[in-house]
Amino acid sequence: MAVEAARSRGRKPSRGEPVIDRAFALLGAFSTSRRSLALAELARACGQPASTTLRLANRLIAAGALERREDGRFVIGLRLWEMGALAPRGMGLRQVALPHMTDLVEATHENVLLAVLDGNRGLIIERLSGHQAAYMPFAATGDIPLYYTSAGLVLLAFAPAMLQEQVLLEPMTMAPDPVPASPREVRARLAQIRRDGFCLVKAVPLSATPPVASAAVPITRGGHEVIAALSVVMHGQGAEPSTLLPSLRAAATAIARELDMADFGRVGR
Amino acid sequence: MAVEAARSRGRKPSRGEPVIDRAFALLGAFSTSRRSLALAELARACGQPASTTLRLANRLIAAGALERREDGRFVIGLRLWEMGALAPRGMGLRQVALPHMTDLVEATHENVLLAVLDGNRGLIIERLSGHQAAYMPFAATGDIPLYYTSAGLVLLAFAPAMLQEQVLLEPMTMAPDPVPASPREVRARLAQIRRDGFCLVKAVPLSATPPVASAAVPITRGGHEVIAALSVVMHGQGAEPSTLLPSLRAAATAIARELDMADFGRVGR
DNA sequence: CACGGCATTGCCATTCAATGGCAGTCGTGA
DNA sequence: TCACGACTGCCATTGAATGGCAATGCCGTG
Repeated sequence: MAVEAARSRGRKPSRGEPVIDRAFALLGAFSTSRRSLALAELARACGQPASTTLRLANRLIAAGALERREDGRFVIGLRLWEMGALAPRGMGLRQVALPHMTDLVEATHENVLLAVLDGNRGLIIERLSGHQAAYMPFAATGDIPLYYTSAGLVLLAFAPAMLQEQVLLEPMTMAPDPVPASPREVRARLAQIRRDGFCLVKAVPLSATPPVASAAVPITRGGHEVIAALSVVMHGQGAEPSTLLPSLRAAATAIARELDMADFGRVGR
Repeated sequence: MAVEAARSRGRKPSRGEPVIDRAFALLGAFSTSRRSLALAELARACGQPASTTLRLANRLIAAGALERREDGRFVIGLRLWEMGALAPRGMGLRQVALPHMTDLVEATHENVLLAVLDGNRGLIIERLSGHQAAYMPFAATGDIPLYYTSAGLVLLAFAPAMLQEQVLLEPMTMAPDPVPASPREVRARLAQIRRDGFCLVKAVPLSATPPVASAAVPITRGGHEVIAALSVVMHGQGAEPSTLLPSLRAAATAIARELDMADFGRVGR
């Protein structure tokens, strides 16, 4: 009857999650593999009713954080990209590093990577590839595994000990193949990297792909704190990645110098 | 007295602005010239009390949209950069265009620009510069004026008529110098661009800088809709930008083809 | 054609999340 | 010394946000 309908109307107004968190949960539902989402998908991904989702999404559109394509699907908005471009550890770092990275590409015609650590994830900030570059399974602006890539290992080697342990405890998987390394081996490797100041890797990234070789060096701030890793990933057939070290190091120190001159990550105090 | 104090406590809870809007107002307070902000600056920029601002900022930090430097100043967070990198019209477009842009840089050793239209603003998505490249006053990921740059003019030429009129009504200023063009002249120019499919500019970008020359072509989707402009900005001393047109056009069509093949801006329906 | 899924709009009673002021502490730089 | 900024609590207040429901329309699919 009408009584019951009226009673069930407008109940359960909210259960606690702050609006900001909901909003960023919406934005976080997008990923490199899901760049566009329909309303229902968005609602399901966040476990929230469609009505709430639509209202929220429309507000995000008004803010420019989302856009709506002609077919009605949601995509991340240009305004959000613009804001994100102001992140010092993202575009700021990239801005400084880019010219040196293009130099490396011109010299090697291979893949050049710039990666940073965010929490317990390795994140590729920039990836340039020459024309005959080796195959690379990692997307630009995507994650990079910490325990079997040269850039990842460099980041891990100079990370807080707590983070190292945490990562080493996780099961190490390498795409379809298992990682041919034990925590003990990785630990030894990290120590070596801290001694040498670089990392060389020769490996088969995925089954059924040709072998690759790579070299990585850290980029420091203030001469000690490691804030990023610079890496070249090349064809592995009889290649000697150590030949890349001089130019890699030169690029890394040049980038570090420019960063220290800029406002980047000033310590203040 | 205590009575008055108790009375004045906890008044004026909120006056209407949705939380999302407040949050993005905070994020919007950052700019290329203000990449880091202290709490008080942030509060002033948004016209909101410090207590509210701090609470909101902390929630944004929890979401990864903001980060706090060691000196206490706020900066845009890496997570926001990551989300922004998923914007099809930002990083998505850039991803496809980048290899072709680096080719252009290698060939010309000059500045190569990729720009799109967002609302009534021209926005640089990517800017690469060769080593001896001409001086360019526009920042990567910054705005680009629509009425006196080759890329801007191309974007404007294929924009909705309403937007064109709106832009032409605004006072045209070119850094310190006035723009040597009337709305009438610009209008004629836009018509020419629509006919030719390209734009050539020879100009002095700023007083006391050497002259530059530039060429720009549109990048289309589905063969008709213009979604971006590709441009080369070179030294202007006796240079003939029209010589760049063949390679520019080749790059633009290659980019367009790849975009149409990808999910980019699918029209659905 | 009927059906199910999706998008959209509107309404509504219900709260709890968000608010802004204030007080007090601490550190710092002028 | 003083002024300013950052930070932490506390608190009464209230309106923004919520989730359900109903109704409509628009596809594709079976």
